[in-house]
Amino acid sequence: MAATKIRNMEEFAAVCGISRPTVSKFFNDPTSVRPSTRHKIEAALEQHDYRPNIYAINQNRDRTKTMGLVVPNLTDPFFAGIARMIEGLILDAGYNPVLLSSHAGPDQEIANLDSLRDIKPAGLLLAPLGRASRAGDVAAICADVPTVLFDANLDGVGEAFYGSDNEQSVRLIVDYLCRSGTPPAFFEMRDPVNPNAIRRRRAFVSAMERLGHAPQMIQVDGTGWDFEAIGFREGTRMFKGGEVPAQTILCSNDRLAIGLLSAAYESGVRVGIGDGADLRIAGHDDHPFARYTCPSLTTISQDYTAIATRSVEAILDIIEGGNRRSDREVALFEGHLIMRGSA
Amino acid sequence: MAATKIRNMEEFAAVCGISRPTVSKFFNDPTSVRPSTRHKIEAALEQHDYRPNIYAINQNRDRTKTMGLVVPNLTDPFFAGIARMIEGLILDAGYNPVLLSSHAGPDQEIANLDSLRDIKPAGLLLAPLGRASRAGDVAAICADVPTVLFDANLDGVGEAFYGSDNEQSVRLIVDYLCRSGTPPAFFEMRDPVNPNAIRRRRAFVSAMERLGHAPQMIQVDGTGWDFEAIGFREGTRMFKGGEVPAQTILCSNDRLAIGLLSAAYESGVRVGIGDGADLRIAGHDDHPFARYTCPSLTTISQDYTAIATRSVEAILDIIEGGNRRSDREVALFEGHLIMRGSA
DNA sequence: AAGAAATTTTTACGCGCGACAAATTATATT
DNA sequence: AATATAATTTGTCGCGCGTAAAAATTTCTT
Repeated sequence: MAATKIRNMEEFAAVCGISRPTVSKFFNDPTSVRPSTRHKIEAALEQHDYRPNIYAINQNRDRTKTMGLVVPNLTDPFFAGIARMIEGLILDAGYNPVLLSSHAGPDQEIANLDSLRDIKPAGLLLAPLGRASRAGDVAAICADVPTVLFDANLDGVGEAFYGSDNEQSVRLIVDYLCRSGTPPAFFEMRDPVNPNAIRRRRAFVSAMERLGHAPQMIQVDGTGWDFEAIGFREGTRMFKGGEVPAQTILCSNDRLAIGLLSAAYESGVRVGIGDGADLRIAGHDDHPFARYTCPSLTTISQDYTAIATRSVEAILDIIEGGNRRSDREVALFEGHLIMRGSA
Repeated sequence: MAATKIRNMEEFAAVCGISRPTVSKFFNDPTSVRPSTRHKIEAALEQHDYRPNIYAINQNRDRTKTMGLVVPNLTDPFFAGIARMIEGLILDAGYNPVLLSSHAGPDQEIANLDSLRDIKPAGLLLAPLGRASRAGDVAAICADVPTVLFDANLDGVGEAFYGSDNEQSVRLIVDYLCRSGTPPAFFEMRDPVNPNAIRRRRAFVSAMERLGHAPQMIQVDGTGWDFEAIGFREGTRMFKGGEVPAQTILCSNDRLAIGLLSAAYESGVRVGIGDGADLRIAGHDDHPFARYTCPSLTTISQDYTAIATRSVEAILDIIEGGNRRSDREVALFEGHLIMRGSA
């Protein structure tokens, strides 16, 4: 490898036999220099593993080549998955993703945005906590940097929002459930923090009314993001109480459904669509484990790919195209019905 | 808020009525300046939201106040959880964690380490992929920065390794299974990438022999990290084939067990410890979802807290205490038996 | 109150790189 | 071969901050 240790671009330019400004140009865009000099630099690069000091590079930049990516909770496989997808797209676009998790905490969310601000990112992709977010503070920080929201909307924050069409997806699964059996009751937390949960509740009511059914709600206590535990605890209470208010239950999300399925199993309630089944359960989101519940969970798969792709496209368009949205763009993508064994 | 926009420390020092070098000292250690001047600065800070340019700060530093944290796969809730715990500990110590996931890819792992090197972190906490890692390249990069490995060991890399005592934990659960029923067969991938999987295999063999049983292995095909799918696919094959080779199965990890449980359910095999049960299944790791499988999964919980705490303590000791380990330290923590319904 | 000790101010330099202008090549066109 | 054009070199500045040394000031001791 290196006989001599290269300390800076000056020294590296020397061993290349090229001037420093030209080397600087090369690192900013290898195609911007003549092929012959490019080869010289690349050859030297293999000998001396020199890398520009990224702090010096960015010191005088207003915006860097990094892209902030904030999700509410990396412990949730849903967000881990979409974060990974978005990371890939950001890399493909030549930016460096910086992924931060808010750990379900509003203060952590602000801290994340704060520390990102220090990094001077080219743009920001933010899946906010939702109702729990300190919306004013979030808005203040995001005002300084091109921002696109996804998954959960926050009024007026960012230049675009991409998420799921809960109205459509809930109607889709309600229609299916009504068509194939008894009308569902809606199992949810009484006071959810996630705006999607609120939308799904409304969507459920209107989908049921549209079909001429009275919307029946099962609203359970519980706070925080430990949805499986809440679903399990409240499901157990419900099943042991003997009063199961419906033969079909649609959960506000898969994680509640996973807990509920577990409670049903332990309570001896047979879930499924077969003859011997007592209860049908469906979810929403197509959680990675939904395939492996017992029985496997009928659910709605959100169009992660579309949300991720569109979000990245938008932020790039704003940054590189200079197309700051005059009016905030909102696009909702349709979910798909995933029919499995539970409903 | 700010009437005037502060552009740099010079201007901020001016509005404080204090000289720039003193302000600089303040930001490096607020207690290093006289209380009266400290109050002046803090008062000004509330008026003008100035923040030092982190690129300028770090430009001349050999090591920064950031700490690299690399895990093999954030999509796996196990790593998401431990990463979160470690992040908290790093923050408490006054460092800035930078979390990267290798996405189960050796090249990504190297890319992560490479990009961390650019950041000049004070230290590095690395959970390597294991056998899939490009060990030579990893070692080369880690040689330049204080490094502590956790979860999976890589010979000679880093100054310390902290993980689970697979020998102990597997013996613990094997003893339990043998004590409470028929001896288990070991369900695993034929050619696992994770070094812990290899250790568990060996531990299973020796634990069984110690009890005078012939160790029976169920080694299935499959590559990659999609363990649930592999467990489900191979479990289904096994159950449908009619030949279930044992009445008790110990899986190499919970994610395989989750897939296997699902396969059993769908194949009509009754899992559990009750009278009507055909099969017992146990896992290893206490996956967040293990509580909610049907039946709930008997497993081993790794001592995440100890691993996380010890890893962070070690890296801090190396960095701040200057105590580079003369001989590489290795500590393994005991697992605990989590008895649930499946075995 | 005088002297000692601690803190702050002043002054000045350097870090590694981006960026610019002017001068000097090297390459492409005719 | 002469000219036009593109690429490179040279030189020079500035970014925002850390840091060091010497001078000035404040605070603490006794």
